[in-house]
Amino acid sequence: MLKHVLSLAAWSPCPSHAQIPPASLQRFLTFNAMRIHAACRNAKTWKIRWEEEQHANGVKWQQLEHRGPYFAPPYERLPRGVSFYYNGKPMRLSPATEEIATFYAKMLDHDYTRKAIFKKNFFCDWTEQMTSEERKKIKQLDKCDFREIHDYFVERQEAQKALPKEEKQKLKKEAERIQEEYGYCTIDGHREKIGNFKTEPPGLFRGRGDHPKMGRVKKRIMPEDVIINCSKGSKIPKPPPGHKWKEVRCDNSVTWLASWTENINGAIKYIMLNPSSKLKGEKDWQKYEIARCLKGVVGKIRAQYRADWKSKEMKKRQRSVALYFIDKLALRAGNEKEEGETADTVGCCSLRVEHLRLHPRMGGKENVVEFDFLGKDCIRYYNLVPVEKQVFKNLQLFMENKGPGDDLFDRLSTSTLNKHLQDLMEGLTAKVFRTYNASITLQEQLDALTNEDDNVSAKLLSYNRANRAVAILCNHQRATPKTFEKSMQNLQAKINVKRDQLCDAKLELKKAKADSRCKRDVKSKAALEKKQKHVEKLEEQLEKLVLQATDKEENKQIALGTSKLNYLDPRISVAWCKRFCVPIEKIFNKTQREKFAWAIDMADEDFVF
DNA sequence: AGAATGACTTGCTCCAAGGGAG
DNA sequence: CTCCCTTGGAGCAAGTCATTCT
Repeated sequence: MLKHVLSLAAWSPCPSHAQIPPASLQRFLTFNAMRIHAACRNAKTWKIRWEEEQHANGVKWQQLEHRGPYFAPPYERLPRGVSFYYNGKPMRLSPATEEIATFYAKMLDHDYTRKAIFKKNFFCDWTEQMTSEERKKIKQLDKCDFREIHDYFVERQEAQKALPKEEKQKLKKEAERIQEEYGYCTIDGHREKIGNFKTEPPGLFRGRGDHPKMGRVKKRIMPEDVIINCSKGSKIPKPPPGHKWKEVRCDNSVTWLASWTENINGAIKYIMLNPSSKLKGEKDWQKYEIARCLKGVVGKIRAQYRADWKSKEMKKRQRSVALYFIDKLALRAGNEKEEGETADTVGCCSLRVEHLRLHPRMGGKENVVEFDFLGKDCIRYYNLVPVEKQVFKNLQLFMENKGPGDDLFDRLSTSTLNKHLQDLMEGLTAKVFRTYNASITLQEQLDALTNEDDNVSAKLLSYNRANRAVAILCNHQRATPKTFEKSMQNLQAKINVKRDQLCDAKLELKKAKADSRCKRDVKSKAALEKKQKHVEKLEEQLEKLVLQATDKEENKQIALGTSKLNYLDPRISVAWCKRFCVPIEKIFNKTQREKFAWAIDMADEDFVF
């Protein structure tokens, strides 16, 4: 009860409360505001509440004050002894040309510098920045020798690592100071952490996969590029001496504090709040509430798209099959992309004929669809999926008279699909299916896999397995860590040692038993108990190690982080922890607990997604 | 209608800090 | 205490989707 009273007081607009509460209290209060909000759900729908409370006119905040971005340090020239060579001869470069040369030099060991497109783009952009004399001289990249510059940076990095303790302390202190000064803002009277308060440093653009723009020069961001967003009455951040902001505006319908346009794709980059902030937390919560709404209507929606598989309208048929994929396989929507501007990747709506193969019969199954395409971040999606007869027939129809490069769903776009979804349920879009299916899968898997009588380590393995099921569904992959084999061997070695120890301990226990039986005194009995305990402890440790090894092996190429952070309603995990007496720290680390503070505060053990 | 723009979420990789084993 | 390995978190690219422009 007291909690509620406190929270209301703290969130009242009274300016006397506008000082900063201690972080923990602040968090507590913040999320209690949402708990009250949650309690209102019964009276009015949550949807109506949002619109009334905070989204009226798209207003996200009343007051916002911050220090502006922290800029990347200016370029420092190379020492005289470190030189660039052209055609074997040392050459002193102009500052701008030299700076770009160092970007390339630093990457010499990387595979990127072996790719033709990377080299071509780099050389093209580099040449553009050169003085006319430099341009006349430097004609070919193969004649450029960056090795000395490269070695210089390697050495410098090593020197940095080898710095004495006090020096490192000093650097750390300085970083903390910067974080303290630039890393926080005040929003509606509350001090909140900023997510990314530094501008991106200049360098060479590295796309993922076969990106046509890899190697292009990312320009240095200057205050003159930056738009500041803050509230009218607040202290406007000062630009660095001698500089001006591009613009200072006051737009409280958006959540960013500063922005600039990046020169490679012309995209806008933003400085925004940390996930631990109230603003982000509420947004996250809303996302899961929409997904929970889908739970209520998904049966109906499924029935409808199945019916549409037989529609006379081609558009509807395509839409219904696409939606089936999005629902069943958790595919992304798949917006169109500008050709030649980005790597060639696809999602559901942008699938092409070449990305599927139809197998009427395969491996004892009928109507198997073989998917093979590059998805977001050029991660391969490969899956063999038996589908309903009608879907299979439709796919054959969609692929008729088309070349491999033609769109599978030529009558469908993400915007028409999303418009349709919006009609089925307010707030419904393609990506809600991913959130919904991920969260519901976690819940089902946890129910199926958790054994109440297990110890904590075994329960954790169950949790990770449930998490893994979701990651597999969402195709969240990772490169096998470079040290994987080695650390697996280490773990195995540890297990072997533990086994031997246990064996020895058991032997000793036997001896102690015999000894105690024969002597029947207090001392030998105590010794026996001690040995007994030792064996139990070792058994427990061994089991834990074996579980760890299993978990590690199963997780070799699967990334759990993305689903944990973005797709799984944290309240499911919180409830599971409470129900099975697993400390929340075992599931969520500090950062995750901060991000999910709302859920930790809100969910009790019988929360159901 | 559909292209362009803007805002915000999602996603993977890399690397240094720090924690545990020896 | 040192070393080594794991993990946290920074970094930033690349998606989604609504809105605005033409």
